[in-house]
This record gives sequence, C-alpha cells and structure tokens, in this order.
Amino acid sequence: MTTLSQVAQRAGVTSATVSNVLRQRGKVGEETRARVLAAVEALGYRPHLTARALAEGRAPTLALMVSSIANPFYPEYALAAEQAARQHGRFLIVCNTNDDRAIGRAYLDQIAGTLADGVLVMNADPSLDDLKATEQRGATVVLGMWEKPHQPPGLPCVAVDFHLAGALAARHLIALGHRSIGVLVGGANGVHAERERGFNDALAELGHANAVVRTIRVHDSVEGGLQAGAAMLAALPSITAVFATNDLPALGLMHAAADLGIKVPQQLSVIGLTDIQGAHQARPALTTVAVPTAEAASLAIALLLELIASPQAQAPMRIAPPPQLVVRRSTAAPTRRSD
Amino acid sequence: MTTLSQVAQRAGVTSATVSNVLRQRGKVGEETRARVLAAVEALGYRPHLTARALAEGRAPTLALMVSSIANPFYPEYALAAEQAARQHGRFLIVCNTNDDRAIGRAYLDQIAGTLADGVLVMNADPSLDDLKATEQRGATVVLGMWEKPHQPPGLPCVAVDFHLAGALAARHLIALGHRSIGVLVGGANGVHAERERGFNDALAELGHANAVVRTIRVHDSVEGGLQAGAAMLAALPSITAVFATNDLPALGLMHAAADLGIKVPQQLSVIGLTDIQGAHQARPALTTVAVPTAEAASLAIALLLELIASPQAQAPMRIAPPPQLVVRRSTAAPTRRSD
DNA sequence: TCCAGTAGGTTAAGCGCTTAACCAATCCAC
DNA sequence: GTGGATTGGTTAAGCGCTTAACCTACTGGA
Repeated sequence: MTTLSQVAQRAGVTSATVSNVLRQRGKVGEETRARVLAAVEALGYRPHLTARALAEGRAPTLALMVSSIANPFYPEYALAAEQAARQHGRFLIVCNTNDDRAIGRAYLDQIAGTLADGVLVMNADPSLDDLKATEQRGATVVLGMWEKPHQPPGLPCVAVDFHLAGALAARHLIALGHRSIGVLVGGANGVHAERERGFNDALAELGHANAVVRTIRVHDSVEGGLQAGAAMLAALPSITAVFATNDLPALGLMHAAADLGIKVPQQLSVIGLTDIQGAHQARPALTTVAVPTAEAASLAIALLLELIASPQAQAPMRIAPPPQLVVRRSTAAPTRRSD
Repeated sequence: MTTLSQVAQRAGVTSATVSNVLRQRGKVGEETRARVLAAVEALGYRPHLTARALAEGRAPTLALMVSSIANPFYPEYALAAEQAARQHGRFLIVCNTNDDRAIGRAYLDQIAGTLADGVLVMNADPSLDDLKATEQRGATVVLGMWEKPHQPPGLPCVAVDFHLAGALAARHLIALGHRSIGVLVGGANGVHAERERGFNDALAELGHANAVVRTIRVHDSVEGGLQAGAAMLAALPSITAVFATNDLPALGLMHAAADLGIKVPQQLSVIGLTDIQGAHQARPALTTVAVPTAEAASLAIALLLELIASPQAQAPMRIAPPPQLVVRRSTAAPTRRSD
C-alpha cells in the first residue's frame, strides 16, 4: 500500500499538499502539481477510502436492507440503487435480514452511522420503532418503498402509490367484464394491505363492490400461489379472474390453472402486481401492474444523500412515478369456466 | 454519536480500558468492567466500525463483483456470500460491472485494499490482468466460480467442475435414448466453453460424438434462447433434445417449443445448467444440472478471509462440491417429432 | 519606502479506535 | 522483610487522511 506521505516524500512536499492536489483545493503551483501527479502515477497511489471517510467525518458507504436479495424484485431494485449510489461516489452494502427483526436490528446497530451513514430499508422490514431509534442515534434512514402515500410513516421515505396500483388492476378486470373475482393477498405482516384496499375501493367506485367472491392470504411465492390457487379454483368454478397482490403468487396461480386444465386467459384471467422479470417471460406473459422500481431506487438514494448532507429537513416524502398497467396475455374478456 | 472517550469519561477510566473491556483483552477488574458496561449501556455506545478498521489496519468490508445482481443466479450467490461474510463479522459491498471492464477496473482501483480488503469476483468479469494488478497492490482477490478445475487461473479461486456438469447433461440425454441433439451455448466471451466441452467429451466417450446436430451461440437470456431456439427447432425437425449451457436460454427454448406446438418433454427434451430459481417453477419444471451455488459462495468467502489473514499461501484453489443432475419434467425418452 | 495582498506552500491537530509499552500497587514465597 | 510476579490499570503513538490556521516570500500601489 502506498500512502499519501510516501507520495509526498517522493514529490518533495508535505502530505497536505498532495491532498490538496488530489482534491483540487488550496493553492498549489503548476510545477508542484505536476511533480505530485508524477509521484502519484509512479507509485500507483490510491486514496485509502476508509481513512478518508474517517477524516471527513462521514461513513464510506450506504446500506440497503432487504429481507433477501434472492427474492425477485429486490435484485432489480438493488441494481438501480447501487448505480445511483456509485454516481454519487458511494458504495452499497447489502444486508439480508431474512425477515428476522433481530438480524435487522443487529445490522442497524452495527453499521448505521459508523460504516454506513445512510440506510435504505425496504418494506419496513425492521420495525419502525427500531428505525426511529437508529435515527435518534444520528444515522440517516430512508424507507425505500412506502406503500401508503397518504399516511406518512414518520420517517423519510419514497412512496409508491400501491392503492392506485390495486385500483388499476381492478379497473382492468372490470373493464374486461369480469364480475366474479378471486384475490390472492401475499406479503407478510399485512404489507400488501394497501394493494388489496386499492383493488376493493376501485371495485366499489365502479359499482361492483361484491365482485370479489373469495380473498385468500398466501405465502409470497410461486408455491404459495400454486397451492392456494389450486384450492380456490377447484372450490369456486364461477371465478373468471384472479388478482394477486404480487407477481409470484400470480405465476403460481397460472400453474395451478394449467394443472387443472383451465386455459389462461380464455377461461381464466390472471393479473399480478409488481412486474418482476419473470412476468413477461411467463407463458402466457403475465398482465400486471408495474411498480417503478428503478425510479424509486434512485429517488431513495438521492433522498438519502440529501438528508445526510443536511439533516434538518423534516421527514420528507418523495413520490415515485405512478404504477402502470401492463397488459400482456394473461387477461381477456371472461367466459364462464363452467360452460 | 457517542465515542469511546465519552464512555471512558463517564466510567472514570481511560478509553484504552473501555476498549479492553469491549474487546475482552487486557486485564480489567470486575468492578471497573461493570462500570464501563453500565456507561456503554447508558450512553448507547456503538463502536465506530470505520475507525476500528483503520486502527486495526484492515478494511471493514468485502466486495462482491458481478456483472449484474439483477441476473438470476447472482442473487442466490450474493445471499450466501453475505451470510457467510456476516458470520465472520464482515459486510458485503455489491459491485455491478454491467459487463463493462472499465467499471470493473474503476471498482478495483477504488475499493480494493482500502474499503474492501477482499474482492470476490464472479466469472472473471474484469480481465485477469486487471485482477492480478490489483493483487500486486496488496488487495486480496478470489475468483468466485472458476470453470476449469484442471487449468488454474493463477489466482486464488473456487473451482466448480463445469466439465462434469456438461458431461452429466450429456449422459442423461444419451441414457434416455437421444441421438439428435441441439446445443445452445450462452455466456459472453466464451465463458461457457468448458460446459460445452464437457458435454461433447461425454458424448464422445459414450460413442455418440456426432449426436450434436447443431450448436448455436445465444445471448444468455430467456429471449436469447427463445429466438435461437425457434430458429433451430424450425430448421431441424430431427432434433429430439436440446442442451443449453444455462437455464435462462433453456427456459426460452421451452417457450419457443410451445409457440411451435412442440410438446415438452413428449416431443422434445430440454435440459439446462445451473438450477436457478425459475427452473423448478417452470412448466414443465426444467431438468437441469445444479451448480452448488451456496457452497461455492461460502467457500469463496472462507478462502478470502484466510488469504487476508495469511497472504502467503500460493494461489490455492478450492474445489466446490460437484454439480448434480436434477431430473424434473422437461426430459423424457425421445419420440421423433416428425412422427 | 512601507504596507496590504496574494501565491504557495507547511504545521499540527484531529477523526475514533487499537495496542504495545510502561507504571504503581498488591501479593506471595522464601 | 525483600524481590519477582501478578493485577489493574494509564500513556502515547499510530492507522491514513483532511483541513483550519499559520508562515514566508514576493508583488505592486501610494
């Protein structure tokens, strides 16, 4: 490792001067600057980011907390977040909490404010109380995707209008003519409540408050949708469409339909929510409501950095672009399955 | 932020003593220890990881370089790597190079040896030369998944026997009776060459060297497999089975088959390689050769940490558990498609 | 001739923590 | 009692970098 003072020695100056050259501040003569740069080059000097951060009184990284990076959707989000962070000269630490609040707390305890001066938290994975405590200790916390724009969490956040997302799904199904609908609600701890509410509210607005014939809570996975979906489809032949609050169960449901010999979309329409990669790769390609993943991620990073720079702003909320209906091949006008 | 010396002051000792208490080293009296711990508790003190790392002369994190965390397979690997790192008290920075060597080099330049004292690189994404240069500068580099166990890269690595992986696929197809096989080779820059070679070598060993009727290079994605697969299936009706060097193109190929009305596995067998999450969720579930992702990741982290602790070991190579054939529903005994 | 201003540096303190070296008091065996 | 261990701390240097404060020419205007 080459240090600043080694470079300084070779260039015949003090390390302060080298630092000034590298950071383009302070006054440095043309000739000296050239000597310094030559020394930097010759020794292959690279600034020690850890030392720099300590001296500057900031942490060198940002942290992203997710339940598991292996879950679809998060990788896309993480990619966008990392790129945004990099553009601001920051690095991203990924923390998998595995939906375990103790792990989340341990992470916050260890790195918030010391290794990472900003933490981007997805889905309120740790409890809001833990997050607020972390904030008290002087770290900056941003909720990466808050689902209720009209109900601020008391923490800085990027809000995505999931109420609208649910509503878009409902309007699409109603417009197609569906009047007998099943709903699969995923998400642990009621995280998807707003999506479900948006769906039901829109139904009511359109005068079809009772179109939902069955609502089932499912595990937020393909398997969850497969199992619950199979049961639901077998029990209720009148259902012509299913809305799942997440794409994963929606895909599982399509499998369940295939297993039962039900054709999608001819006999059953399926609509998801999120638009993960697998959605448009499915057969038939899944109609879904797309969440603005990348935009939300870069908004969150930007917010985080602004708050780190000037912490006074009171719990600001950034609104991400609205979700959008993406019509693919898994939805169509209804035909009675029983026919 | 609470610092060590604030705690020390409150406990009526020096910061050295507080440090000794927290690190369980040095001699500290029972009574003093209790006072210190009480002060730590009262002030909510948390050690400053950046400062600690600097003082200890090590970097606080490990880095994982991948082309894009949004690509399937990497998230699973990253998850395992992060968990292994956490068990050793390290944090993981994720670096997406987007297959751009300049970005990879920039990352190495910036963090290797300063922010991250170890870098775990997937698929030789940056050039080996860049990596060796990084090593010269004193950083520790480990290749996360080297594909050629019998041809050391000159850098520490975790090797997975992809030759065997290819061979397993070949043996499976031959055992089922396939004699007219198409091959889809993914991976940029010939990364999948070893998989293809393993496949062909096994075929030759079994006396069916000419079973492969067509080999196509494809983009390493569902779309890549879809397009190339459609062309191949249309042009060569004699093909009864396809091996793809990666699951993504294999899934695309299944779609192509569906589009052409070709039934899998009745009329066409498809086998992939990797066993990504989407493989067992596909319909029919994809037969594939599973790569020991999690094991390779934790081996790599362990190797990285050992090398950081004692850099003398000469370019050791760790061998991950062998790949394993996972038979699902996309392969069966052949029937002539033309029948 | 004198002084203010500026260009081009240097000095030194400090970020928060670790750790080797040192020191004072107590203990115990002989 | 006396010397060597042992206990329980303290001192101070240092990790590599930043930055405010300071110093020393030199320049030029009145």
